[in-house]
Amino acid sequence: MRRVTIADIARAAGVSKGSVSYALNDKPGVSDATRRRILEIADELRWAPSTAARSLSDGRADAFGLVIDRPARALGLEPFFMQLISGIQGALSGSSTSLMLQVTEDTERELDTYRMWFAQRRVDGVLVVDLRVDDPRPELLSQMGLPAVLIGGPLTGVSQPYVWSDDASAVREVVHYLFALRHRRIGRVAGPAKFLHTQTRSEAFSSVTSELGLMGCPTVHTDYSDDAGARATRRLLADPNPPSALLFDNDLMAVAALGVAQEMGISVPEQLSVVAFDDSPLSRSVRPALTAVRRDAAAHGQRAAEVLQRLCAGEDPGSVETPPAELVPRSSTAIVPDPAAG
Amino acid sequence: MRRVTIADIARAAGVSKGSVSYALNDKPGVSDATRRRILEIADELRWAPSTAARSLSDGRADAFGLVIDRPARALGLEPFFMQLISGIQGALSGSSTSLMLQVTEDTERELDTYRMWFAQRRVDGVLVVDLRVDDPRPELLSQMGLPAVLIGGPLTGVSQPYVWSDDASAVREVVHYLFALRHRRIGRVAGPAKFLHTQTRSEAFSSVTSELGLMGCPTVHTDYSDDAGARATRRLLADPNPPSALLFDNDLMAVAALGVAQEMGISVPEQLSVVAFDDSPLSRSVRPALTAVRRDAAAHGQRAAEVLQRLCAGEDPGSVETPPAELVPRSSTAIVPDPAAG
DNA sequence: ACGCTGTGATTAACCAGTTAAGGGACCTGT
DNA sequence: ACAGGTCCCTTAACTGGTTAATCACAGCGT
Repeated sequence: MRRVTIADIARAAGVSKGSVSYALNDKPGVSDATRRRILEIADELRWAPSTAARSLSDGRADAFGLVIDRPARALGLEPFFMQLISGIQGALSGSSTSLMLQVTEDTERELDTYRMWFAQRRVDGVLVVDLRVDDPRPELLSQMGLPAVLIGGPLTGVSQPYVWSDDASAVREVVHYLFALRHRRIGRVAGPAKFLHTQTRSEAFSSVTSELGLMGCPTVHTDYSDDAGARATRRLLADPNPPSALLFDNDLMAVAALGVAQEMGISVPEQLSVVAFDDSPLSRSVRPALTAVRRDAAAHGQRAAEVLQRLCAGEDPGSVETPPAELVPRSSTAIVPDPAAG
Repeated sequence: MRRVTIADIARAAGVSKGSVSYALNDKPGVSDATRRRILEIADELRWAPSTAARSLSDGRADAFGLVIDRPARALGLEPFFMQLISGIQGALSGSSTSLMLQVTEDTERELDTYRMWFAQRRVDGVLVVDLRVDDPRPELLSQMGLPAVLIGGPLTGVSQPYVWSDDASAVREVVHYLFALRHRRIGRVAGPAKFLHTQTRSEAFSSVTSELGLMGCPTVHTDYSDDAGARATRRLLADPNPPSALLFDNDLMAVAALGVAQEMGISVPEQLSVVAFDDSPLSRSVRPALTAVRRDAAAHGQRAAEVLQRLCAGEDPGSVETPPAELVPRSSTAIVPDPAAG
């Protein structure tokens, strides 16, 4: 099955390649009658433009890139990325833009991927996730002149637009909620400190706990894995004066924590309240069902892709804030018995 | 930052474009001295080939395609796909081949994607997952002449190579294991009947149970969601003569089943044994930890990508069988008390 | 001196589009 | 009748590579 080119259409229509191109691109230079005839023939022959040829002549690659720099093992258990990807696809369906995906094992490889994509003209722009403290990527991309949209924020000192939701206020909401349930010692099991969103949440956590006058509210960093979550939970609960509530940065660690609590004879939610970030179906399936902070990763991906589309079209889209994460209370949180009534 | 082309290199080296091309592609036609000089200059100027130009002239797109036709919501909670993807990347790293990813909402859109990718010459070949009963894709791809590797099998009557692991024997192993634990009524909560791997497992399940003389071992089909898994579990356990063991087609449903058992006052593993397919970290995090059938999705992806590479290179790679899934016993399965000893 | 061979280079066509420039045909105004 | 302007279309250059064909030239045998 030889692929159809505009030369085939031109021959069939009895016109030149140029006219076919004008007709297919809705540009002036052909009569309506000819245009209609050409479009009809193109349709009949099932023509589709060769991305390579188009890309070569106008420089556009008709593709966006997404690099995920996380350990391969960890990817499967982070619903976030797949949700994000399907959101991106949602924004891209309709346009002829495709998504190139790359999973790398370290930052240097990620930077190499950007350089390669740029040099090979493979993508028109990229979406950057997992922003880090002192992240080299915005600067590199800006130097290269490769359009990018950063996912996360809010950011200062970057030239790219970013798409973010207010994690800080979500953390504040959770802590206020736990405070209202009379919790006074709250622990936090966070992701890696290198991530900006971890830092944002950590800062919000420490500022809101001190605003509320809460003492000894520790944050422990992990790599998001169930093992690390379990270890952190054990450490926190082994304290002579252990927290009565724990806030986790993903739901897998929260599930692992339920297991640790059981193994230590601590009942949830009677003796320990648990809250998870990144509400996935998992949260409602485990027992007790997890109170969770739900982010809409798909909406995030969609907005980011839309912003990148506008950026590549030469507009100045500006940054976008998506609705903040919302707290979904379930059975893993409960009120602390009133000591006065005890 | 204007991108460097071979014309720039040619000018700098004082030779023609052709010589530069020969030198860069390690083809005869240039002297060693010239070749070295050209390579040096290319390196210095940070040249990288334009995929568009190369693709246009030699017809290769330097990209593989993967379409996932599952509801967007469901994707996040299936670790399988992300694992598969990282396996594919593993095989592709080193080559300059990229991965194009598309998530579609229905089969017709998936077929459209293949047609578009082919017509636009965007991919050199595709990986096909979630093979279905009467799957139209192998035939369509074969007609189009778009190289493809099917993930799943074993298959008959298809022209493409496939990469598979023996799900049937994994199911047989599980049932024999449960039989050895004195289980005589085993229920199965499966994925959608339309998938070939579901059918393979179902056939293996019904044949092994009847070989062992087990009566009334029902299979219930679901959409893999936690909700559907819970509903199926409720239905099976509400039977007057309920199964003493349940086998699930993914781990999310098995987790949901643990919740249902708890809600119905049935203790796991004392009164009910639970086995899950697709061992993810989740399985070991929940309590009781799930006995699971572990498949290596990443290895699957890697082998499939390797086969596709060879296929695109004009070889006839043949199909590949990956090591069968292995049973990982944990705490969700136990022996049924001996009625004679009761 | 002559033809032959092999090496190392150049030339130019080609891939499938886009697009600036050019050229008839036709209409209009003076 | 003729200059000027539209409209519609063609021509050809261009994008950045690959590659078949060609060519210049040195080395060599007779």
